[in-house]
Amino acid sequence: MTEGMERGGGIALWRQIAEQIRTEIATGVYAVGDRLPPEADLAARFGVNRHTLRRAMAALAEADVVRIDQGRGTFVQAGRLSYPIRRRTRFSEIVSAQAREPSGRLIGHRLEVADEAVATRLKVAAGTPVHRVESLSVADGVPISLAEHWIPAERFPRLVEVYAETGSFTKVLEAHGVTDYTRRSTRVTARVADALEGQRLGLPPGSAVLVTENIDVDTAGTPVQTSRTLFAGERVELVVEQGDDPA
Amino acid sequence: MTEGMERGGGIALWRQIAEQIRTEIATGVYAVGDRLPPEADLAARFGVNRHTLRRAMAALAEADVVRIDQGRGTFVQAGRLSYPIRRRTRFSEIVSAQAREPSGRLIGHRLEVADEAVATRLKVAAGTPVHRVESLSVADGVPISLAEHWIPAERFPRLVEVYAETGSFTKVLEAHGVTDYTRRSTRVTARVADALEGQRLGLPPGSAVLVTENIDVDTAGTPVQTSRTLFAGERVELVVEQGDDPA
DNA sequence: TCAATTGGTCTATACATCTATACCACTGGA
DNA sequence: TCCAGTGGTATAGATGTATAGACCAATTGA
Repeated sequence: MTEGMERGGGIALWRQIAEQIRTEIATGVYAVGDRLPPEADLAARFGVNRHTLRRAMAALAEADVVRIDQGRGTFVQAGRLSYPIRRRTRFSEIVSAQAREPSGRLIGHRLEVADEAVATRLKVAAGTPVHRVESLSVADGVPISLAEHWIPAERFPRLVEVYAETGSFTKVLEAHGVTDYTRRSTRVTARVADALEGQRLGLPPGSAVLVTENIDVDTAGTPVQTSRTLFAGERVELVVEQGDDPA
Repeated sequence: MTEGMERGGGIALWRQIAEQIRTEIATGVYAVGDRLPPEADLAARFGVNRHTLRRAMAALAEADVVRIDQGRGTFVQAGRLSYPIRRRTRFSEIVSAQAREPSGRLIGHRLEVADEAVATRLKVAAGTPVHRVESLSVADGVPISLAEHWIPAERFPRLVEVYAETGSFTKVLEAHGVTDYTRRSTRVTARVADALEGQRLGLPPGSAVLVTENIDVDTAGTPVQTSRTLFAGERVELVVEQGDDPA
């Protein structure tokens, strides 16, 4: 075989090939919209039968990484980002799994006191100091979501500096001893973005956004953050997977 | 299935199970020397047939992660030998400190004249007679390293007989009045072992070895030996401790 | 010595993976 | 309109993976 595919090692060739192509897309060997080489060429390159290569392509198409057009070719897809709603939800993992490059940006931060709604969600007394953070999540340079987070200030004093360094909420929580967290609940609605929101998400006026409200809890069940997130409707689809504990 | 094994996903169950158990050993769920649960129990835990579980175990045994004893059980095998690179380096001390049984074996000896490279390292004139000794170091019966040593012949005439008696280079040097020696320098590279080297180290073809070149000096700073040592990559990790005089 | 426990081997079956070959369907351009 | 290039489908066989059940062999302790 032309490339370093491992046979009989317990990992199917089609999966190894799919991983390889995913990586090449993620690292820019093939850009969004590019046509991949014909199946026959790719099969020759990996030293496998065309059926095996097609199995790999089918997996990539299933994950919306590529789009297959009979007679035309196979193209790198830039379709809507599929955003699964699960108990374990990590923006960076979700984006990476779809062969795109995640990043995060802090837009604003203010220390305020929790109003009734936020306090209830965080299970603290109204008036408790909380961080209010606005952040923008980006995939391949395209804004995906705009979020407002509320986080108990006493428990996470170093929020701003860690987020600024890493661009990751997971890292912020880790830095304060929260090794794992899960989503307790998610509510989804939709509306039209206002001017400021549209501008931040890079959307034309009048664009629809998905609005989610959710609560993350640590392993002990204590809320660690609640947030309201706006997703650009034309770039994202939220996927609720049944069979997972809905909580 | 009792655990989160993925079926039909292109990764064989036996491989997923092997990975899982490997992780549990690495994270201390099972310690070195522990007996793993019986195959029937593990098969039940992972929700697979015992044959499948055994395939996973065979892979772990092949990689020396576990040792399988019929009638007794399956035991966590000793991890990689940690080989610190320090000024004072004594194979027997290092191995003993890790509760393993050291031994050494002389493979070959020849009296030859120093070529340019060896002469430079030993600070003698090119053409000076030197012992060239090949030795194998073993811990708990498992080959760890294969070394070529070059030693000035005039200063250490009784090298072969003393080494054959004691299996220790330290003793050889002592017998010639060198009460102490230290390492002056160590260079480390890596490559694939050739057939003979692999056979002597008991490694499968294509295995990686660490290659170190070093010089030992006596208390006066005079080189007493230089050597090139091959370590079995899968059985040893070299540890460079910072803060020590690197020389 | 015996019985329980543990790993080792064998046979048979089902399904997944991979190969080989052939032919069909769609697209775009000559 | 035709044809070269592309993906889509079908069939058959070889090999890898997983299951099921039965029985053998070594170890250990009663």
